[in-house]
Amino acid sequence: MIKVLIYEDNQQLREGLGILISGSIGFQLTGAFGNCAEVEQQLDELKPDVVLMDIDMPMVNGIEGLRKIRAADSDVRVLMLTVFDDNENVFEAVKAGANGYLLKKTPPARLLEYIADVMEGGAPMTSSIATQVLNMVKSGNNAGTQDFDLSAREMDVLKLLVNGYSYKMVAAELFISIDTVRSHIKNVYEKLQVNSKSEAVAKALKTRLF
Amino acid sequence: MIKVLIYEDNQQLREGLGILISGSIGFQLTGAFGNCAEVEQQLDELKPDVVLMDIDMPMVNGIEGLRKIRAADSDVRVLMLTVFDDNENVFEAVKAGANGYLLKKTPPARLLEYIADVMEGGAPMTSSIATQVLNMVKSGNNAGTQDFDLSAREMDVLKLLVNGYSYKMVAAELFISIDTVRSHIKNVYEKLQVNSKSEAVAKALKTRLF
DNA sequence: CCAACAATCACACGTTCATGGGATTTATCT
DNA sequence: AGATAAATCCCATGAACGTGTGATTGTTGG
Repeated sequence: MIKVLIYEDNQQLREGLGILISGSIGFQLTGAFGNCAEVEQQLDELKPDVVLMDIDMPMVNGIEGLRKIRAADSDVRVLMLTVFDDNENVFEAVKAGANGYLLKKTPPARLLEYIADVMEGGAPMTSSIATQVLNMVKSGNNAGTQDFDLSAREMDVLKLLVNGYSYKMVAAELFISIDTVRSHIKNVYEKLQVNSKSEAVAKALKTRLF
Repeated sequence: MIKVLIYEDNQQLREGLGILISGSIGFQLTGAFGNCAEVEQQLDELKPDVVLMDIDMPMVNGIEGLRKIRAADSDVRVLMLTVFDDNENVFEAVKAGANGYLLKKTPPARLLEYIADVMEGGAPMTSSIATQVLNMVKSGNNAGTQDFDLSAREMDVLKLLVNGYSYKMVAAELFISIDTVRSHIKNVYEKLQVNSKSEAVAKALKTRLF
């Protein structure tokens, strides 16, 4: 039994979706709202497996809603619904951690398949949207950095480490003693929560710190 | 009328696909081959709209075939077929310019839809594959992959290093002695042209080796 | 069959790193 | 003025790493 929560501002569509979900075996509707201003607590109370989220909603739009969900550290699966296969929204939604992205014109039977799909870890997409995602991959868009609150000097040191410098080389490069380098690095390790040079390098690169 | 060209080494599947295509209205089979050693001239002669390309083929594998197609500056649409939703292949295929990526277990009726889809500029993907593509976008994968010709074992070791393992931990994880780990790492360093763990980690991440 | 390579293990030496203690100076915020 | 944080430096110890020089086994391709 897959528990589904719906956010869709258009009343007719919301009810239509609701009926589709609750009327299908294997699916259960746990709620349907016209806006996602209170996603957090609704998630908490209703504990859905999958959220259907309309992108174009008043007050808090769907992508904001998605961000709130991910910020709440929920691992619920989120399927975005939209009328247009609009480039910017697709990009934003993917970055924000959407699990799938469907056009509203998706036929009901397909929609149910897709919901089941997303439950199993799939990422159903309307193919026109997949096209855009492929282009993103090919042309290399991205962002999403974390902030570890490193001081300027700590950054200097870390950058050099990432470029393969030893402590001694860092010291020479920055005209400071090797003990100062040690000191900075110790602090960096604490802030990044690592305890080796290579872990620090990996974390810096993975989170695109520079 | 959509003209389809098939590359599939398994004879049975090739014939099955051929019958499906030629027996469906709106579709026309222009050819079916067991290898794509001569894609260029076959494309030139047969002028298909869509190519179905198996990834796992002897001689010239599907991705190589795809590259040859793109190198020939053809704008034919290419749908990759594969048994596994294997990460590396998806990435390579996307980079090489595939228009879609399907699992072979896709039911025939769907396959036809997908072919029509790709004709209209869509990028049909099995959803398990779409998941991987989304991850690529999120983690910003892109161009510039180099090949350092690491052995499988060397890859294993390097992956663990990237994840912050010490030599000792790698040895424990792979059930080999720490000296063996050293040995592998020494070879990795030579191939990557580095001489420290953190440089190796940096290079692996920067060149998106995995 | 032989060459080449991959994977495994061993030992030894010196270097680099991680971490634990400190300390001083300067700038900023309250 | 006192607190806080950043940047600098010092010392000492043990663990981790880098490199050299081996050796054995199994697989693969010519």
